[in-house]
Amino acid sequence: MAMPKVRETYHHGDLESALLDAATKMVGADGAEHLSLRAVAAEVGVSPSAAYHYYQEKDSLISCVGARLFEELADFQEQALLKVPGKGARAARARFRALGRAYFEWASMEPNFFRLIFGCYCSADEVEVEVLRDNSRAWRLLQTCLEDLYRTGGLIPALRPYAEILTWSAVHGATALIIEGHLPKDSFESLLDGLERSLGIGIK
Amino acid sequence: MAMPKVRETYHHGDLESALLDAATKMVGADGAEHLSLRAVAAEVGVSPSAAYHYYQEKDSLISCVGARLFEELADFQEQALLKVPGKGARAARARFRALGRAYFEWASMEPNFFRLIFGCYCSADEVEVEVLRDNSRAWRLLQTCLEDLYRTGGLIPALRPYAEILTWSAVHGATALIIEGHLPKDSFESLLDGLERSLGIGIK
DNA sequence: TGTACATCAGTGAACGCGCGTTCACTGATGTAC
DNA sequence: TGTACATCAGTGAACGCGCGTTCACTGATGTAC
Repeated sequence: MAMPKVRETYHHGDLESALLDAATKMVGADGAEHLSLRAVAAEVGVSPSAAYHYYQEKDSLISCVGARLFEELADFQEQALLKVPGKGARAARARFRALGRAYFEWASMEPNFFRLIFGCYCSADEVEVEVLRDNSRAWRLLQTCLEDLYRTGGLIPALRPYAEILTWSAVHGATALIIEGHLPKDSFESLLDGLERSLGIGIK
Repeated sequence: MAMPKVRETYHHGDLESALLDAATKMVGADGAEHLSLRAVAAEVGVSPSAAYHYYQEKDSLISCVGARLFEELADFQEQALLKVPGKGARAARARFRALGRAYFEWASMEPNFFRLIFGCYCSADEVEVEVLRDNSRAWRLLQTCLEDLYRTGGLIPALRPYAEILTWSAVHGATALIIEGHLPKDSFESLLDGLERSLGIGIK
């Protein structure tokens, strides 16, 4: 743990987001379940009680970290999609893979981020949770991607209604299992291969 | 929390397994990350230090709980399979569904059990983890089941090599997402439907 | 059958720790006049 | 331009808590003779 910072000014200036940044960083390093408000405050160079001007309780802070990470995952996936432009079946298929890989890579880079937003967030049962299907940008990215595949004939029509749930579940499941050490890393590419073949993606 | 028990004898008799039982129960109720050795000892009616005669540290105890739960999941799945005897394609397909449902039901009944064995087990990074593919009974059950399907012609041959990873990932992913509130409960049956259709299971 | 003794299961007090949260406060800021 | 004052961001000490683990101990047990 680094030495707590020392400020020059009495007022911090932007403590709210400094706390959020520090908390995010520390969640990445140690996991949300080990996050301590006192440690976050110390990291920012502020007394423990200062945090309470911005977050009602520890869980509010963690909640905010979660919300931000959810957006970051969607950003990351969007960036991945942008690298694969094009309107044809080939491009649609490449975007499908890019989307899945982005999910896995994001989670692999920072497993504790993944665990916070998708795992049992242990110390806070009340962290509000989005129902993916209804609210999330990431889900909509997947929807669009599958719709593209369907339009370009790269997806077995009878499977279209199941495509989102199948894809998300499989990609999520493989990611989680790999991250927790239950499956070897290279399983992910197999999973993607299998998923594509089973959905009839890219098979002419 | 119930009152700690009072023993009649000085020696407990079977403290090791009593601690394991209590710990398991308490993991179910509160989650592994909230388990405290002191509380387990109190539940059993023993002083906190007594536990150290059987478990080197708190994490050893939790590790044992995890190992037991892994077996219990496999038992539960085996029980489910026994209800669907038969050698034909129909039976094989029914077993496939039974296996998936058992996984989901077991996890739904005790989410904290599922979280312990598959989730970030937060406070103990050292809890030894099995690689499913190599060591686990549950994985072998799935293998056998898929082999049956394949033999009876109820599984698209080209997908056979991907069947385990696809199935386990999809079933695991859907289960985790539902348990954590990211998908509605009824998604699971859709997932199974989609999975069967995409693998060509039971389609003539 | 009786006794000495080794064994070891379980005790209880203590260690040092870090935590979330509260509270009365003080220091800096900027605005109204 | 200067001053009074309201505002509120940040302080620091304290609260009460439960935790994992250690340690010297004591009580029960069973075995060897």
